[in-house]
Amino acid sequence: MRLLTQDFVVSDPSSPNPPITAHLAYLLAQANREINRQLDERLRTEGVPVEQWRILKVLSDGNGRSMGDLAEAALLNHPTLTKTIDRMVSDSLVYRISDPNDRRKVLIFSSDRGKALSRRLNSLALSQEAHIVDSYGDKATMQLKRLLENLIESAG
Amino acid sequence: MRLLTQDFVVSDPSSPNPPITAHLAYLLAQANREINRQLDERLRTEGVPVEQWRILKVLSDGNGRSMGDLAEAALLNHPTLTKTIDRMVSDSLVYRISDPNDRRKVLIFSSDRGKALSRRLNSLALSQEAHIVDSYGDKATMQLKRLLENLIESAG
DNA sequence: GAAAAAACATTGAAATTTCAATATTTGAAG
DNA sequence: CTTCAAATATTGAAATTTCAATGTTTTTTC
Repeated sequence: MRLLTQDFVVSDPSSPNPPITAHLAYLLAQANREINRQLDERLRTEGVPVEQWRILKVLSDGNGRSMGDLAEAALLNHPTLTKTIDRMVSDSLVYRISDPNDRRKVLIFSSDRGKALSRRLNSLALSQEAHIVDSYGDKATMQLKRLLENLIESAG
Repeated sequence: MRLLTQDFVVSDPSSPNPPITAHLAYLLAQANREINRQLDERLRTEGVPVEQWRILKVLSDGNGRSMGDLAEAALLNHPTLTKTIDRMVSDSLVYRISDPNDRRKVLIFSSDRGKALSRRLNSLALSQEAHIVDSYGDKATMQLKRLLENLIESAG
């Protein structure tokens, strides 16, 4: 008799015990880890961690963002972002300006240097994306993105 | 004219510039972050971080694992695992035994205390999984898992 | 079977992240 | 208009993670 994923429920109804690889949380962590590792490898040529790519990418439209907005968009929590921005300011990639409309806020802008770097990182990120589509398939990639968007929507 | 995801290529062939939310790497990071946050919140009641749940879960079959195998299964890199295991040994959740067949290796086993904790964590993780299925849908969850497995397969 | 290479795990220092607390500014309540 | 609560960002200390180097043991090579 072939074992199916669902069968663990039947075999022990009092306390189901699926393998960790059956957990969505695990599969997401594993996939994220792997894709992130690949991306990091490419960005390494510019000496920039993935987090800074996200920050520069979010700022690449030329608009400033408050720390709060930027933290959410770049998927970092607040104190971590503060310290990452400190480093990026040291590297002249971004700068801070106090928001004139609400002086509690600080707006972050990408410098020219930051924008130039962002363009190079953009190429690297796109080439990785292309590589994924290549090996994983166009259809599957689009389908996966759609499902992830829905999950984020329903979970957020 | 409706804008489609693919259109960014057409609008600027020399340097496509999709928003960061169109990148698979970003969507995976975002989804993982959110699901992880939810899981962490539940495991918090037992005072255990997600990483230790993964370790205990992997060890819950009673077999010992070498540090290398465990690192891969629990999605941690080597030195991080060493130090996490140090903490778990201090908490009497796991113990080390030098592998008699290959003395370069160290086998990690779950203690009784670790197994008991693992059972409680298992309930919490399953209830989270149930919650996801509840709001996101059974069909979509299974489909997403399948796609993630394929991605991991093709990327690994 | 000795020497060299590979596999495995750990260590210490450095970098990063997180937690809890703090400071500042704005909005709300009376 | 003053006080209190909420929102925003930062800070310092502590915890964690990472990087490069090290020490064992096993495997390979000659």
